[in-house]
Amino acid sequence: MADQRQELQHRLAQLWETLKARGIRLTPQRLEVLREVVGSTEPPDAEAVFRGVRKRLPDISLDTVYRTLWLFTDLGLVTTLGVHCERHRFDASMRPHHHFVCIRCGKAGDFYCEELDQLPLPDSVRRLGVVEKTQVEVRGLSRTRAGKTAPP
Amino acid sequence: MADQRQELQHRLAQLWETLKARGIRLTPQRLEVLREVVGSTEPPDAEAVFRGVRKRLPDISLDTVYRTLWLFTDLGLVTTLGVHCERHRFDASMRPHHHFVCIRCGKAGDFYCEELDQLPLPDSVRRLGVVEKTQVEVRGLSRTRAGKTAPP
DNA sequence: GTCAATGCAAACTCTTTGCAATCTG
DNA sequence: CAGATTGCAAAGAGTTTGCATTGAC
Repeated sequence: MADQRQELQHRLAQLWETLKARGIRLTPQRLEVLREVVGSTEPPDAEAVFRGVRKRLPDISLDTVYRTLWLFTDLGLVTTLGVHCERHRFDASMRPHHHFVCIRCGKAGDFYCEELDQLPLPDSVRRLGVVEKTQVEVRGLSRTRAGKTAPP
Repeated sequence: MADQRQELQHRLAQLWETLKARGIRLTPQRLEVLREVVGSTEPPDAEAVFRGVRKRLPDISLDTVYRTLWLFTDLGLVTTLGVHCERHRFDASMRPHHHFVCIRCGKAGDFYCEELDQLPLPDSVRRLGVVEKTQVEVRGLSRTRAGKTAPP
């Protein structure tokens, strides 16, 4: 308990140093957003971060939370969960399959691999819930994108 | 080439029968949306389906495409790609990790499993692009959700 | 003091909904 | 013919942006 708290403090301080080292201005908003994301037990959305931070910084605005989260994402301090999802994608493939998603253009493609269809899951998953389906998600640069310098 | 076309036709006919068997009304819009999703080489978003279908059915509206796609999803004829993403989720976890996402409430949690961190990927992936990161995505009913009957 | 960062409000995108007109079975 | 389905337009989420003000260095 106290251990975990200490560890969080430590990680926070470490990330804070990273920001400083990269010449990013250290504002109270950024500190609190960082604290909120690092301290969350499950990956929060912007609204959840906003609610959390507002307890300590009542005047923070939602758009600052967004800007800060994307800043941290760009810096590689946090990642976004799942497919970088601007919109829903629909898939009519019936065979068990897996996804490749381009980190640059968002294009997605299916691939098939029987070895990946039945992955052995750890017990920790069972603590989270009842498994219905397992898929592998690969992120990378799609073939048309790799080697090019500018986004679409 | 012709084979593939035949196969698509066959799957389409099969799905069409499924709809009929389940007492779903067969409208031209539904047929064309289905054709579009089944025929797509990569999982399309609603807008892409809309654009495709409109070539054949110039008067179809985007909201019908949405309604139809979600109908097919409910019927289990198509699936949605990635985390069922209503909003972005931010994750400050640095260790390689994997995701559990609840199909009912959308809540997501991380889990850790070293065996899953370095999955052997098939050659077919390399044809899609340059891999940067691989994660396993488990979908199911989260613990708080399992056993309950009604959505939130 | 300078320039980046913030808060506000308005804009924007994707998606859903209410409703009258239209089709399917 | 009855009721489901459609198209339209308008509303609704979530997210982004322009701009004057504030604050970090």
